[in-house]
Amino acid sequence: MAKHKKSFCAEDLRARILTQDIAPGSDLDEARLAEEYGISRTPLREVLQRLAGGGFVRLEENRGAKVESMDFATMRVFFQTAPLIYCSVARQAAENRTSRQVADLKDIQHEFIGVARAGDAASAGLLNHAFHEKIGDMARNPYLLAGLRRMLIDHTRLGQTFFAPQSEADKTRVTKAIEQHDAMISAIEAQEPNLATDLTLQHWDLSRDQLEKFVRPDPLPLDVLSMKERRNAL
Amino acid sequence: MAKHKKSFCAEDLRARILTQDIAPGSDLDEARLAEEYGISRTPLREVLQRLAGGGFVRLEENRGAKVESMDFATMRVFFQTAPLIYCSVARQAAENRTSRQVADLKDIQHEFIGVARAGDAASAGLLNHAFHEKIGDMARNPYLLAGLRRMLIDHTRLGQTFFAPQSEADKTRVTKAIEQHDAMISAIEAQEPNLATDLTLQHWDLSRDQLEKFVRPDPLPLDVLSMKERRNAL
DNA sequence: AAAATTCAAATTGTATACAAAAAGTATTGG
DNA sequence: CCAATACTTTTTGTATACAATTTGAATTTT
Repeated sequence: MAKHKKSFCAEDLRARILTQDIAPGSDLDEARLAEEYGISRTPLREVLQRLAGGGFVRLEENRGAKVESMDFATMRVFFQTAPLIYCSVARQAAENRTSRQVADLKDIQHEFIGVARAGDAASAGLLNHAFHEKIGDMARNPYLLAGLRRMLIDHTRLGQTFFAPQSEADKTRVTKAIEQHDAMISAIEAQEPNLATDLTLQHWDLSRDQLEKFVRPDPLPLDVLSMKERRNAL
Repeated sequence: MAKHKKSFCAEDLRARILTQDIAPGSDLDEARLAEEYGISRTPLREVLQRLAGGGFVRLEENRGAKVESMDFATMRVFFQTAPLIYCSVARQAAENRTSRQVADLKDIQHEFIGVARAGDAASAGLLNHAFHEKIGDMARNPYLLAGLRRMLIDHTRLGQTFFAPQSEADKTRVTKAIEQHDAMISAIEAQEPNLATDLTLQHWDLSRDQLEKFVRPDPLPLDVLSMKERRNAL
């Protein structure tokens, strides 16, 4: 029973960090969380250590745990590195996948489609995460997988808005993402590394466009500032 | 004091794993280690959790910690992935390094040369590890760094023989490795990404040749088995 | 004798009490 | 009124006792 509560705690904290229910940079109070999850501080600390090992959390000597933050510098690196890691992983996934893993991936995609169509943004984000992590498993490359996992933490957190469509155009993008996942599954199942790589790159492009729009939104229309005010500002 | 003993424990276990003083696959007994390092089980477990987070150790539910093993499958992946990660990291290190970091790298290299020439294989392996990890820091890429760190664990363990030269040819290889490190430092300091990448690839080739010789040694001379015996063996 | 079961020992996981460190608050002196 | 210092409170780190699980041996059963 206690074992169950501990793994629930770990899973729950992970999900809350990925969905930004707990914001980047937040302090995590041991005593409060232990109380909240009904376990003592010892196992809670072990959960935090593991989350720290996975890059979800940062531990600082004598001053507790903080959710790993996302500064501008790392976001730049994120956009720079994502294609390399995602494509390398996809290629090897197509080469090395087992049929068992393909079945798992299809299950995840099935669930993903359900919640994404229903507009459950948090679940969609987490299942999208699971989808890409599963492809990481398939690649059977612990070195790339380590990098992929770090990348997915930031990607999922940044992309929280992606699956909460506002406009019709947003809904189209979600539909497109679903179709791309299906195509990726087919390529991986058919063991076509080149195709899997291409499709992954397209999928990344879609995600990147959306993310950049969020990170670097369209500038406000200039005329909200009258000429007078602009002159005064100088 | 206790804080000091804990970090010593963490550092020492890390070093013993990297030098194969503790062999891959070994069981780590909590009680024994806690006693050995003069700390209680609680902080020792935290050390193990962290080592697990870094990929040094694998924790299994209710059956303790084992040093991460190296099977044939991952070795294949290792040879496949190393050039990609090392070169990507080197390129970005050349682009992003600070002069402070270059100074640190030179210090490491200086120490490295000392112990390598003295034939202290364990220290040379650890300092070679530190050298490449420092280049990882310089790249300022947490995603690639995560993969690099995993890779270095296996590389350092596999390469334990590298810095324990037997023949004259081995000594030549160590000298060459030292020179390559110097050249890499220069390229990084001069912020020449292409050169840094080329030199890294050459450095990898040297290491790979040595590793492959160790993993797949020259076959024994056939004539140790007489013709009679070979006929009998059939 | 081989397999299964039960019991004992060892090992891992958790809770709690205590120690050490950091953060916050009040008090004192300028 | 501000600044510095001492004191209190809160939070983090460690040790230890206890609970739960696994491992290994001995006994029983087939």
